[in-house]
Amino acid sequence: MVPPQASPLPHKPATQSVAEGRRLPQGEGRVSHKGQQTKSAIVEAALQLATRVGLEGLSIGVLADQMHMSKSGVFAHFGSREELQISVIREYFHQFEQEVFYPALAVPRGLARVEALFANWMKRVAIEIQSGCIFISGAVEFDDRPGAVRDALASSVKTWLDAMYRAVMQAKEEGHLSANADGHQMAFEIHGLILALHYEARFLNNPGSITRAHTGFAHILARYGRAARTAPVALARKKS
Amino acid sequence: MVPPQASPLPHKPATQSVAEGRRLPQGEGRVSHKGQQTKSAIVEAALQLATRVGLEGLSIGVLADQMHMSKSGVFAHFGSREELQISVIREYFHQFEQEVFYPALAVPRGLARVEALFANWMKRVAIEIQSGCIFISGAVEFDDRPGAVRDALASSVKTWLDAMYRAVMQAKEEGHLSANADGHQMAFEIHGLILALHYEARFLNNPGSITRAHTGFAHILARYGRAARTAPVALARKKS
DNA sequence: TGCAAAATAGCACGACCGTTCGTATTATTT
DNA sequence: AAATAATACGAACGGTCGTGCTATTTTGCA
Repeated sequence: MVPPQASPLPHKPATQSVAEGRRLPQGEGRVSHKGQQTKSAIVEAALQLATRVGLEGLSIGVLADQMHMSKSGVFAHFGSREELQISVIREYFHQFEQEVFYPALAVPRGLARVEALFANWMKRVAIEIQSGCIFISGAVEFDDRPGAVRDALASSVKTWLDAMYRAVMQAKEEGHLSANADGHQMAFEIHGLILALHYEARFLNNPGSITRAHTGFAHILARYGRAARTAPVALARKKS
Repeated sequence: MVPPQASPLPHKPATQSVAEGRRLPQGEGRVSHKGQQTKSAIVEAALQLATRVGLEGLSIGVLADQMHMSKSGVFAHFGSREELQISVIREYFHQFEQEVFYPALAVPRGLARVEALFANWMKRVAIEIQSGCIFISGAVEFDDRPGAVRDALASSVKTWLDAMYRAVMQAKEEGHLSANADGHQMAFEIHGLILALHYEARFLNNPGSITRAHTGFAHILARYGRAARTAPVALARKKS
């Protein structure tokens, strides 16, 4: 029904990403102010740092050294560590949108789009095996620490999982999936594959994890495919 | 083939768990020494703390307050924070063995044991939704921080995952699962379910996550069940 | 070119961290 | 009961952390 859409945290561009050398629209004023440039440069470095040490491990001092700035210089841009962390989350979500979400919108809705979402996701994860994913580490760090950071994190993740859910439901409407396929269940299982991939590849160094995630996805699609069948009850869970 | 077995870190009993009031074999000496009692009491409190704040968040000062002891008094039992963390991991693994692993050995090998392992696991996770699981939080905290803690963690997890793998392979031998079922793939998918459950129930507060994990497990069993079929290729992953 | 405003640096603070060390207090053994 | 070893304490050290101030520099615009 509703086309998938994202952006609960509107990315509030400190400025356009300087690193990518995007030229600023200098024709009509209101730009740059240079402070914004360094701010987004800081956020970029902070994100890169946070993917390795987590949002909790993110330290202003370390970040300042890395930026060749003073601690207070970095600090002034955010006013608090929390704001820095939230900025990092926004930036991460933004990248996620660009690399995973939007490209999949170019693919026709239905099964193809679901597959595109997963494929793009896997493409990112393949990189994150080296660097880490703050949606995963953040969930662990903030799972019982209420506050603005947790809220920003949860909202981002929910938005993304919901996008996957909607894509699945569209595939159902298009007749690409079984009429009684449970979209939430399916999204849950797919999410599990990504988490297992992170865990086993990044922490346990198990080779072949990427292949297993792909295979698992194929299994899920097969189960919920047009030729739907309910689970052979005999084998399914016994008493409870 | 080989019966599943665990214990890579032999739990080195500081003393028998005092909390459970187990009387000590005082007939022939070599026991108690009172220091060991408090040590295991500390470990117990530390574990409880670590499940909430993580192994990294574990602080000797906080722990000391909670034990009504001085920092140095607590510290002396371990000699280093690292050793404290490792002791916690050992204790956690020990509990895992007792609650999940050993009871499943009482069930006849084959599909029943696989189901028992999963059921016991789920029983624990239901509790951990409130408190947290250090095998999950630890993986995130130490995924690129080499050292003894990471090693202890990884070894524990691998032992457990391997036990699940062996149980699956036995079920295959018993003819309870399809002859071409991939045990590693199956363990991977099951692991994913547990991880998704933790993530969605504990962090996102999604209700119904427990049911979804159970359903997912039924799906996996159905797929690898005796009436094996390979995935309908048309639906499976497209190009790569 | 000059001037206000924005950006950065410098410094100090209080809090917490793991760890060390000398000493006092208990337990256990002789 | 005395001797000895095991435990626990308290204070202190060096370090890092986030944050608050006040100067100084840099920047953008009239």
